[in-house]
Amino acid sequence: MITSEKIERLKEKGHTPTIQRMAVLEFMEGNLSHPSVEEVYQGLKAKYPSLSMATVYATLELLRDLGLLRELTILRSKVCYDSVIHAHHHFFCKVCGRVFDISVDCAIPKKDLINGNKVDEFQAYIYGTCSGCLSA
Amino acid sequence: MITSEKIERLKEKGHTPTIQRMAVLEFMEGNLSHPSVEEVYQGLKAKYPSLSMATVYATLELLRDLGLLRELTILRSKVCYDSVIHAHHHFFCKVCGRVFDISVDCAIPKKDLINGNKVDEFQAYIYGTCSGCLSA
DNA sequence: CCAAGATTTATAATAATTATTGATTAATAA
DNA sequence: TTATTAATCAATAATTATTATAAATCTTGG
Repeated sequence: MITSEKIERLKEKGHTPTIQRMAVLEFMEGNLSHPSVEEVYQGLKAKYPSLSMATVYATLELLRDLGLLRELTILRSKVCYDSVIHAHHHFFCKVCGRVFDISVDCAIPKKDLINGNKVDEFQAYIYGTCSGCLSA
Repeated sequence: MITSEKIERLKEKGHTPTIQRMAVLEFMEGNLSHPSVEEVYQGLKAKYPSLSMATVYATLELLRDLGLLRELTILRSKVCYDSVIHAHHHFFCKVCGRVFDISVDCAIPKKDLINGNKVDEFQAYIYGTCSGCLSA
């Protein structure tokens, strides 16, 4: 989904496309580094000096609620975000600390029922050592 | 795995089976409620009044590192633990806030390589509404 | 333009986690 | 057993992440 479509989604749901929200969307667009709230804030404050952390928190949560971002709780005490919405999973390298996207077949259905429980979202986290750190 | 085997694992790795560690192990043994650090502490302080949160944190992390407990980061800003080690996944109900064990077939292998990355652990989190809350 | 409501900012408050340090306890060797 | 050393624990302080609040600012429809 490109940014303009995301702006439409915002408007549809009655949220104004403010400069701050556009900035966060643009920052996240195509960003594969799975930034934390702090990292989003740091990445934007040079261009938007008046931006506050509270706004970054609120914006990321709003975008998550609208389904425009995925929220990852891979790490203890540190949430991060992903702009890639389509089904994929995450690999966390215990050595370098990076989060990689990974494609793995998994039979768990999306938006369906499992044992009578309604599934909204599915996240698979794989913890280990990445190929780069293995060879180093 | 029964507690006596877990005690052996502790000793093998050079850690003393202290009263505090035994207390945490016993508390977690067969506990399917996925307690948080705070809940483990609250569950033990009546019997062990001198126990401190720092010890509970350290003990849970040690047991996790030894593979005797699983650490779940299902929730933003709240870690919880599971004494059930064998492969299974977790369902988090957004309505009642409870965490349920769930058995789902998933092709992701354990202790193996994926795309050249070494897999230590795999966690699948399913978010949604549980059957109980659906019918209510 | 003006009013109503939404949003942002700045800051304070809260909650979770981590670090530190001295005291206590356990393990080991004489 | 006792002395020595290392490991562990408890209490507290410090840090970090997150949430709440209230005033200022912006947006939008009339």
